[in-house]
Amino acid sequence: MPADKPPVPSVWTRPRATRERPALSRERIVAEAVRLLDEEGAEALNMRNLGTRLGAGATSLYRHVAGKDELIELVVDEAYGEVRVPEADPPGDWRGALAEGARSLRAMILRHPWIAPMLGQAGLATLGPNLMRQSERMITLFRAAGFPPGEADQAMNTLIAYVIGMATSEAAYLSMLARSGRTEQEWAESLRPVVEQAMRDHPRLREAHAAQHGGDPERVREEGFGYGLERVLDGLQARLGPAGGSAG
Amino acid sequence: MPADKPPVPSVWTRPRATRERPALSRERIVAEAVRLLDEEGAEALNMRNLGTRLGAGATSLYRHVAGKDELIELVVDEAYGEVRVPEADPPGDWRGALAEGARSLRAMILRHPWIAPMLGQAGLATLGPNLMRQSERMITLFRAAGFPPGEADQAMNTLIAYVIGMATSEAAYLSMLARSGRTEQEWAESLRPVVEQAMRDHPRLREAHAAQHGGDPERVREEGFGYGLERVLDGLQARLGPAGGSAG
DNA sequence: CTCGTCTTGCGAACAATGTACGCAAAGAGT
DNA sequence: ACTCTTTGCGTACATTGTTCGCAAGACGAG
Repeated sequence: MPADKPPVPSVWTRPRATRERPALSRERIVAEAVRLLDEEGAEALNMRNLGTRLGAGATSLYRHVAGKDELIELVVDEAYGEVRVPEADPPGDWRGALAEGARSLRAMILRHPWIAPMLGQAGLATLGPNLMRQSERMITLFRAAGFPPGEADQAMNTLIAYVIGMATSEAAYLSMLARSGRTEQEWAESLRPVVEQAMRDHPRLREAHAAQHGGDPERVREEGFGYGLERVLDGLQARLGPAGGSAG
Repeated sequence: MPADKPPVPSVWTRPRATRERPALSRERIVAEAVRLLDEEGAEALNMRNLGTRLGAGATSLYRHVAGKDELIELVVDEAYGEVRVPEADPPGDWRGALAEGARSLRAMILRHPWIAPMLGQAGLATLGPNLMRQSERMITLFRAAGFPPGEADQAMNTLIAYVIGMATSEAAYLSMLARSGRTEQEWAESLRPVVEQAMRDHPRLREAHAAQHGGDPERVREEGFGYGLERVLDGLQARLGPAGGSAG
């Protein structure tokens, strides 16, 4: 009994082994970072905040992560892990499989709109395992469709660029909407005079704006994405000649 | 502490009317910000730095710009001002005109790679005058090609999404390269073991990587961009029927 | 010339944030 | 029991966006 340090050494005075929570780990940190970003947005991601949510101090995170930049790379790849690109097992419908993968990628970006600026920062240079896995699956689909090796890579980049460009733009809009705290109706209403003014000298834009005015905005966005997706796939399919790669 | 009034008021003690430089203005601030970003990168853009370059204090900028966020919006639109989308005057070759506009947009993004994360942040919600003007010109080209109003907007978004997605990815790579201070050859060499390891379990990616190994990387990037651009335009042109919109 | 008023610039100061550093506590191996 | 390594963390510092109050011209009115 070391009666000099604690008056009554017992289970209750002992700091519970510091293991009340499953301790810190890179996986827990990244997972909690994603949750923090989803719930509070990109500007709420800072070391102290994240540490607090993990029941730890801010600087403890540096034992598992080199710094914020590396954390962001990990978070981006974690998000890529949610993308579902179909296996090439049923080799019949390569076009449908690619469309599904593209929609899955868009859905992920819209679920995590904070990823939009990070994509422009980390690009595809991340080399994360999840990104690599999705890329491998997608390029396999292109190879199975009949694209030769070099061109399959270009074709994949084309499709991914379209999806990321489109979804990034949507995500930026959604992020701004979320930061404003208003609903999409209120937002559009409050912005109407500005838009009217900006379109005063641009009749073609006004015309296009009016043409799709009336539907539920989310539906409009989805249709716009689907339209472009079909066009991109059309253009790619045309490279495969009249057979269209349907016979593999 | 103005404890030391000039003992002899004369031209030499008087601070030269503060107009040695043409004073501060929103235009000068934005232009200098672009130059700063080009020369020193995104992380060097802060108020004190920018103020110093303008021969002013950091907080003086707030008289002309609401804050850094607004400054970024202005800078992005300033960059959009460099994009050259052809007029619809010669209505013959809509496809060539759109390709030219697309290449001009890509060239702008590669000239200013720091814009990549900002695009994901500001998106197209910026409503800046230059962006509006380029959009108006581009949608005019689509209308002239034969697309009906609503579809012209979707078609334009498709093309822009592709270009932004592709160029953003390239820009992120170039930014990372610039930050590293190394040449592209050195960078690729130093990253080789990592890439090899990452591709160990991904034969299709390795295959594609090997297929385009050997050419000058910039040429490879340009060809990849050109490939996807043609595919996207193919897919869009197919919507116009057999006539291909060549007759307007 | 003098007196408000308005505009512009700016230094000081504050809050938020990323992160280096050194110390302490816990565990592992001998 | 002693030492070495790993992990957590409090302190502290540098950077940066931004606010605030003050001063110095610009300028029209009297």
